[in-house]
Amino acid sequence: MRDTRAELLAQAEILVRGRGYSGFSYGDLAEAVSIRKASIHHHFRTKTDLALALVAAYDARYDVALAGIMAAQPDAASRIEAYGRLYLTGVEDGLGCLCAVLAIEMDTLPDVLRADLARFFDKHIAWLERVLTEGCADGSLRPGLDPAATARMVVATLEGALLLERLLAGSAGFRSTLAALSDGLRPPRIA
Amino acid sequence: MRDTRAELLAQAEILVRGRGYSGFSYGDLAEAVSIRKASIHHHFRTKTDLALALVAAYDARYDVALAGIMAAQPDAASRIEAYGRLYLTGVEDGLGCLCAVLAIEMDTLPDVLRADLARFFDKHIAWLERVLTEGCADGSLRPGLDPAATARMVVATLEGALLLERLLAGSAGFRSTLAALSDGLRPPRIA
DNA sequence: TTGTGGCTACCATCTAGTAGGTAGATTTTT
DNA sequence: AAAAATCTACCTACTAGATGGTAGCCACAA
Repeated sequence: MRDTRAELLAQAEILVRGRGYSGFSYGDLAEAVSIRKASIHHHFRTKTDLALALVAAYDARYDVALAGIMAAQPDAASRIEAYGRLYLTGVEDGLGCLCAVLAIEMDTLPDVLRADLARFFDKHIAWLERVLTEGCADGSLRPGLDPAATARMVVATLEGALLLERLLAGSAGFRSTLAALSDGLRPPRIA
Repeated sequence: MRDTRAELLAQAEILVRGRGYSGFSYGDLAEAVSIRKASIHHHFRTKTDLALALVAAYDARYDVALAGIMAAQPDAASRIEAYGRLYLTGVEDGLGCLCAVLAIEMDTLPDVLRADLARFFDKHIAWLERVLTEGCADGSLRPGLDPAATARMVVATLEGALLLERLLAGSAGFRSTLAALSDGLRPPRIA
């Protein structure tokens, strides 16, 4: 038995991340999943409902990933790098960040959706702020670094790099940015 | 005598930067400029023609701005900061970067347009790389920093910050990211 | 027998784009 | 200088196709 709802979410995510929210239609999605356009409405009454479900699923996946990083990585510096690598699959698959794509079209989005997007990013920033604060304390990151500001900067850099390198140099470009980012966070070498 | 073509470009830019490329229509634009939809086709035969003109005008404005920074700012560190401040008006006006918006919808864009976008970003990266190389030499930036990688990172950070802070904390958030970015580029304090 | 998950057929509205016309300015020809 | 031709910038009216969404029907499983 196939899980149509899950397939719809998976294909819709690919479509949105590649073409933007207004850039994909129920028609496209129907074709991708091989059911009729009207049948999609059975699973997601409106396009907004679909978008909300998309963000919720995406957000949940990130929750798992962030918890995994906390468990697998010992220190702040490697946690930040592991966080950065999360974005890498997007570049490799030629897909932007779902929430970045939606954020771009902000002005056309319903308020609920916009609020969910803000929550998504705020959560990442808060997580990074905690990691960065630890990193300053344990010496794996440059002391005197502002955790709140740097957390915002890290998310911005990775979102920006995904956006850019999908268009430009692909994963090589992304890795290069990731290296430059880590460089700026490391404690200064006493050479 | 009013310059309808210029008004079309100005209003179209606002629409695209706020709602995405597929998110705005000739109908919207016609209303914004108070002429009939069909009349727009007189100035821009197709939507792609309009997008190309939009990018060309945007790119030209940045050329002027970059030249201005070279003339007005004495050292690399202040040039980078001035470059960062260029993005600030976007945050303040609640408008994303035109080329970032278009890049998000990459998969739907005609090849010509995609090539123009790549050229836009490559130009910025090349400019920054030059400035960064100078900065390493004259000591206003952290020595040993990789100019090519850092240039990509700077553009990524600013594009990402514009995207994020338009949704989140506005210009305060953006300034905070800008400060964290500069911090990472500065030579280490010998406290 | 009730709910699930599809379907066909439809709807109003919007989409980019076309056809063809008009009023006025500019340019060319006489 | 007058007349003719052309160009500019807009218009109304239209097209074909896409858009999100609705109504109602059917098969099947619990």
